[in-house]
Amino acid sequence: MPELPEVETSRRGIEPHLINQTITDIVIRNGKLRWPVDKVLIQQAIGLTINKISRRAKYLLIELSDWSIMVHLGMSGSLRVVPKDTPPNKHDHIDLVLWNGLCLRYTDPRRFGCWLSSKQDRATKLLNTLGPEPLSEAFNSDWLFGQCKQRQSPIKQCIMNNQIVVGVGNIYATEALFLAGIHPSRKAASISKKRPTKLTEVIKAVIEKAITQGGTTLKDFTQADGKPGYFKQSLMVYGREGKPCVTCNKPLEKTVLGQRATVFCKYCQN
DNA sequence: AGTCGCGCCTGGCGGC
DNA sequence: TGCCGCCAGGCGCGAC
Repeated sequence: MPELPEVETSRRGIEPHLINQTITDIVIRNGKLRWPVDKVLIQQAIGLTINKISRRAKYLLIELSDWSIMVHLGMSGSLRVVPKDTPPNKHDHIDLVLWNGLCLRYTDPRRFGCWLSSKQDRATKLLNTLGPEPLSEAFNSDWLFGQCKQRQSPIKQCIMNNQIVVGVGNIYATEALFLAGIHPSRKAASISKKRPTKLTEVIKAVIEKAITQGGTTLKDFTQADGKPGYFKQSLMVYGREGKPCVTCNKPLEKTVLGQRATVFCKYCQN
């Protein structure tokens, strides 16, 4: 489900309830996630206090004094803060129970997400291979052009590549390419020098706007308070194949790139 | 080193 | 109503 704006929306929603709270229990109902949850390592957080909730790429970091719990929401995961006695539903796999009577509840029907301890080698390896944050200075047109100029793959694959820029998934990649007027199948190496400027601008803009609107709810994404995100109404192309282009009114087309649905306007994007 | 395609899962939807 | 195939917001990994 979540791309960076949805993860950031979750972070902002849960942090006020969690900060400075002591963890009194961690209930793992189903630890068969993307990687098996290391119960022993994760439950070492019981009795510790949460200093802050931060985010790197699409990972949420529940920061304790010496280490963190690293949570990824995968395709269908979400986090909500509920009273600790709320009966769990079928896909509520993990509860982080807090001293204040609330609990952070992790729901993930498809179980593509993960809960790792920052002490696990896998966790450090995952974090170490990430490229720049899209909203950071480090992600700029020089960087993007440098990354593109040798690559034969379609530009869409590049902006979805975590080593080039993190957090841009299928929705926002599709939207950004429309806004930049670049055809998603265009070979990255054929991008002329000034187009990365436009592309970095629109990636930043689309991510920022989606964050202010609480992310995109397609099906079941909810903010921490259970409300949907409102960016869906701003989508220009994603999920609109066959419908008129908002610019030229001709029908939008669909193709598949890297096994992901890709919608574009063949007249406005080249 | 870059690129490709697989597979991890469940659920919802459209077609028959 | 029921079954079946297809599709879905991610992403690491092994194979070339």
